[in-house]
Amino acid sequence: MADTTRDRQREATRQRLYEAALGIFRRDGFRDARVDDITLVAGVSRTAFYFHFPTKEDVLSELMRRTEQPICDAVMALPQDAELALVLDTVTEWMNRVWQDERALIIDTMAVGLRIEAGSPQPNGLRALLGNRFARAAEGGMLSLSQRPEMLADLYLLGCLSTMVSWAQHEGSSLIDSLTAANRLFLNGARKSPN
Amino acid sequence: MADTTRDRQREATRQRLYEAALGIFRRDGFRDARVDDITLVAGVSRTAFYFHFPTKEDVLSELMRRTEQPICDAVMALPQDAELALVLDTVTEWMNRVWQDERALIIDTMAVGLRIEAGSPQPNGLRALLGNRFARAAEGGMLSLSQRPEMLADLYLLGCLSTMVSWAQHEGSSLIDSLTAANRLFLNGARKSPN
DNA sequence: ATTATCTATAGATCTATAGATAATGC
DNA sequence: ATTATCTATAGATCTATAGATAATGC
Repeated sequence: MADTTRDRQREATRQRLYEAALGIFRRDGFRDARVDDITLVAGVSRTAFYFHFPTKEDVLSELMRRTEQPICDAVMALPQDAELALVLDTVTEWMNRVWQDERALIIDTMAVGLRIEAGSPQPNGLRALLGNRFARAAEGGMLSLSQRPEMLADLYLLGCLSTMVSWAQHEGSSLIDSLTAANRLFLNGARKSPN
Repeated sequence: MADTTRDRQREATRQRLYEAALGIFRRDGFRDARVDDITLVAGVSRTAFYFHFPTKEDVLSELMRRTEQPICDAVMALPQDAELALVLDTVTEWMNRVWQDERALIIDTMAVGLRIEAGSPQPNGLRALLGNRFARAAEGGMLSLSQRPEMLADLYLLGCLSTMVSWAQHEGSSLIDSLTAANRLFLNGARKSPN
């Protein structure tokens, strides 16, 4: 399990392919991107791509995972009893940071994300983290749990996804404003109402 | 523009291809579906498929449009001053009707829908219809318009989409219950609050 | 010697387009 | 005669896999 020459070589190649692929995706669009162009940039043979990534979609799947990581870290850094509003604002602040300059890849990444997460939900991903936070907030009486907490987490995260997709097509508005508005709408809607 | 023999022939072929494609998608999954298998079932040559549908995705795009139509009709049948809650319940009732028995195709259809609608929003589609309803509700003081009405319509519809995707993976619960819960959450969140 | 990483190659599948056929409109 | 629909074919791109090379562990 040591970090051998071979390990470093493999990761270096993989990283080159990863970056080359994102570059070609940005240039040609995900759909029209050719694996030949990717491997040309990365300086490896065509089939080396498939050794590292079963399909083009797996590159976006990795982008999804990589961008999710700092968000998970930020949420985990919050105290367990943090206000739910703070948790959600933290999530959106990081989403904004990660995605605001990646407009061209948002829709395809989200579309791929739909399928990937659908197939194999990450046990320690953002969904699970938020599910826990929602469950705690419900215990504390801050949240009306009309659905199972994991499903509410899905609804919230896919709502963020929706907001980003919607933002990606409507020019003009800033992403963080849209995400914040979606947060308020969600919190307002999910909050335990007085009546 | 008469309904000529040629027109009927073309539409018949197109319809056979459409149904054959959905059948193969259900059997093999969208991704692994082969055009050869589709045209074999439809009884036409391989390239006839591409004459009618530029890509496999266009079949799902058509499914999206076809399923949207009855929902639009149902909404348009409501009086202009109908309660927003009634409008949204009508939407979800029809979504449930259309999609509850099509679980296998939901995620891919929605993923395609993301890209299609992103590219060319339908002027008379559900988005536009709901945008109008939201704008009217805001005029009537029933809705707090934190965002432009079209964007709110996006957020709502993509929320429905999210709910269906989430439902498609969590076995057990009924679709209409999930959609109704999402409706309440949205309405509760978007309603003009007393404070 | 064995294994992991990458390359070369063959076959499968898709995409672009030239061509055939039959319906259409003049 | 012209055009729309569909077929046949060629070339592009992807996918599966056999093989080469060099690092690894014994």
